[in-house]
Amino acid sequence: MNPSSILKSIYQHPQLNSAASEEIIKAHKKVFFKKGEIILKEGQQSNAYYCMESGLARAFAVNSAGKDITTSFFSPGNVVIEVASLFLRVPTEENIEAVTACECWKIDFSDFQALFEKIQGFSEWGRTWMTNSLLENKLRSLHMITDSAKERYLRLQKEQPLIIQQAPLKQIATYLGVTDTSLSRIRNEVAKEH
Amino acid sequence: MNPSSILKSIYQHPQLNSAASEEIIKAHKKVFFKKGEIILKEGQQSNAYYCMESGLARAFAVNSAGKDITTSFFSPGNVVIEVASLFLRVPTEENIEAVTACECWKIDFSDFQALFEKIQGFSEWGRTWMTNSLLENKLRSLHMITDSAKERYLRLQKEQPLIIQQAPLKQIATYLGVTDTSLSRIRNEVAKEH
DNA sequence: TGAATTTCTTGCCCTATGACAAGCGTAATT
DNA sequence: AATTACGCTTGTCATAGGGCAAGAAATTCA
Repeated sequence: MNPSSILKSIYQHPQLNSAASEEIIKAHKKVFFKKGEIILKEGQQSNAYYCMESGLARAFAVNSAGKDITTSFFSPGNVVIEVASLFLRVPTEENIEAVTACECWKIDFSDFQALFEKIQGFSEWGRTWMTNSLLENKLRSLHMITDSAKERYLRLQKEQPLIIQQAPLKQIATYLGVTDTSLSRIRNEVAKEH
Repeated sequence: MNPSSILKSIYQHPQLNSAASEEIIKAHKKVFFKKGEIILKEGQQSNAYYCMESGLARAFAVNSAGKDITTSFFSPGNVVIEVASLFLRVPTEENIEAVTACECWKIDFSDFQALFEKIQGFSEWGRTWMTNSLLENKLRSLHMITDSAKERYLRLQKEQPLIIQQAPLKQIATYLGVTDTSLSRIRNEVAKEH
């Protein structure tokens, strides 16, 4: 199976030459998930991560009241991963689920770890990836504080329109930190304004 | 100047032996900041990070309305760092400020980078540190969504009492995502309940 | 196809929190 | 001591968004 341009773009980095990124890419295998399929379940230990080729997935946490809160969405070009469980080698407290049918490139932790130590520049690649994740997360917290529900919705619509189109309202609502009722009203209001 | 036990504990990691951590620690120099002093200013590029020995610092972002929002606090044992600017080599969009007088161990990026490539296991140390930061940030977003203002205050009080004691109310308020007025009322209410 | 189930919308009312403004205590400045 | 400044509290009122429940619409399944 040929590696896709998406997979190549994920491993694009100033400190990874083409031989290195090719070797990394070779360690990935194509896998598929059906709509609704659980990719990682709370309590399990994560032993791999996935590069998203097509489809949409989400991570969610279940709070004490049994309510599920979407904590992130994974679109094509994103790395589908539960960082804490994978790198700290502990059971995950989150779930990852395929929102639509997904096509992914899987790499096992043991293969990743071997390449991480072997390949010059792979740790810098990882550091850059982590840095960007951290940045995104910080922005998410910040917007949660400074922006209204409507502003958060509009930002998501602008920056990640595919999520709005593909995920059910309830999942988007918990991701934005509002109830589904409120999001429905916001959506209505936005539609009225054209 | 002798490295402190705090500094040693920061560089404690299964994949760093004592010779390695000692070499890393040697690259740090003691620096002091006065109360209110700016450690990193928006627009600058970060070229170092600091291990907090004593005192309290905070990072804050200034939004378009000119309002400052505390995005994190740094206590003894924490690493005072603006990850995005330091690792992506870009100007920072955040400020870091000493809330009280601070005593820190500084390491320059160039020294860090040289050790990162030289020392076996240092990249795993960094990955673990990043993983924990990411985890903390995700929890912060999650609690912002699931918990009430009062619950967020009580959690901070329980988990980081020094912040409550040392930082002015307004800074804590923006960190928790409430107005200073509301936080004052919450505090009053909590005091009444003993 | 029709029944069952899930998802989304809407109405009504309520509560937590925000906006603004005034007051108060403490500490530094003269 | 009076003055200013700062940080915190409190009052009044306004409002975004939540809780709950009834439908409507869409999807799934038998």
